[in-house]
Amino acid sequence: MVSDQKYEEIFINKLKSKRLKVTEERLKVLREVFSRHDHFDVETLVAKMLTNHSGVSRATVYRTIDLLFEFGFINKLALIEGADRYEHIMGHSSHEHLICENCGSILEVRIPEVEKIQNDVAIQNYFTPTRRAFNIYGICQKCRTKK
Amino acid sequence: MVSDQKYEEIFINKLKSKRLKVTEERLKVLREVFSRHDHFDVETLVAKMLTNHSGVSRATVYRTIDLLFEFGFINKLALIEGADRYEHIMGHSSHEHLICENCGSILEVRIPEVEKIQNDVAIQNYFTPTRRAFNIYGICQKCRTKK
DNA sequence: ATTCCTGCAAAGCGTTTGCAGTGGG
DNA sequence: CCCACTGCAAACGCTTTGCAGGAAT
Repeated sequence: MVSDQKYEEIFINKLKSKRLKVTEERLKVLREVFSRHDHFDVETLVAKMLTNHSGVSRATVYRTIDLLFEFGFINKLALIEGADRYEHIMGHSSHEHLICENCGSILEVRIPEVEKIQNDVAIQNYFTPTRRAFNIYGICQKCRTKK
Repeated sequence: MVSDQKYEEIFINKLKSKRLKVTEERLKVLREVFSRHDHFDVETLVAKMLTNHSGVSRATVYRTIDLLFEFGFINKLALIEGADRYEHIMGHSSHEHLICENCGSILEVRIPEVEKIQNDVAIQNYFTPTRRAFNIYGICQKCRTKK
């Protein structure tokens, strides 16, 4: 298992390799992020860093979070860009989505096992499910062949 | 398979049973939603209905979409409320989330089969996955027993 | 007659951006 | 010495809301 320290090193190397600057602000955001073990939103971080007198501004926190996400240091719990997206359910059995990060296209796929998995997991955790979202993000065939 | 017509009836009955009013505006939004077969956002609907001269306002479209979602006529592609939520990846193998719609708590669960499913589906669809989000929404044990 | 619904415009909230000054490479 | 980075505040995009008039029951 990789330690906190280690991540700081990796982060610094990543910045250097991209010719980005290693600033105290970026390191402070990194440390704050890795000190948390919950599913945080950016405003929570901002609030913490302001009361901390860490001297890191809202804008920098947002910019650094984007960076950490690009670098793969953090995950987003749900990653549809922009506005909420909907679909009607008429004649639509439940299904999963393949979402292209390049062109934004959405392919629907049906994975029958998922229903069972959802139910099994719910039972094991005393959870009553009402719905789910299973989205796989990546690059679609069209975008891959174009490059 | 249930037809368009049928959904209009079901919608009307649902409204009546909740003592909500059956208005032309609501029906227009319903029809517009069911006429689409893509993953739309609300502004797209609004734009369409304004150029249509359907006379339905932005506010009513948003309000009706909420209603349709509550009634289960439409799905949201990703349904985390409010701001984007993140988690760091330190010592965190990939995992799924059980999200309580009542108290907002998030439970992490590890479902090993999901990795394989993701890869199989990707291969079948010539898709190169980079990440995924598998969220199950419902009511957690605490909230269920409290009621 | 009552209540719910509507359109409008303003406000709300999370996030992004232009700018001028600052500091790391 | 450059160019990237920062803080600030204003702008942004999507969504919600208060209000006063209007329509459904």
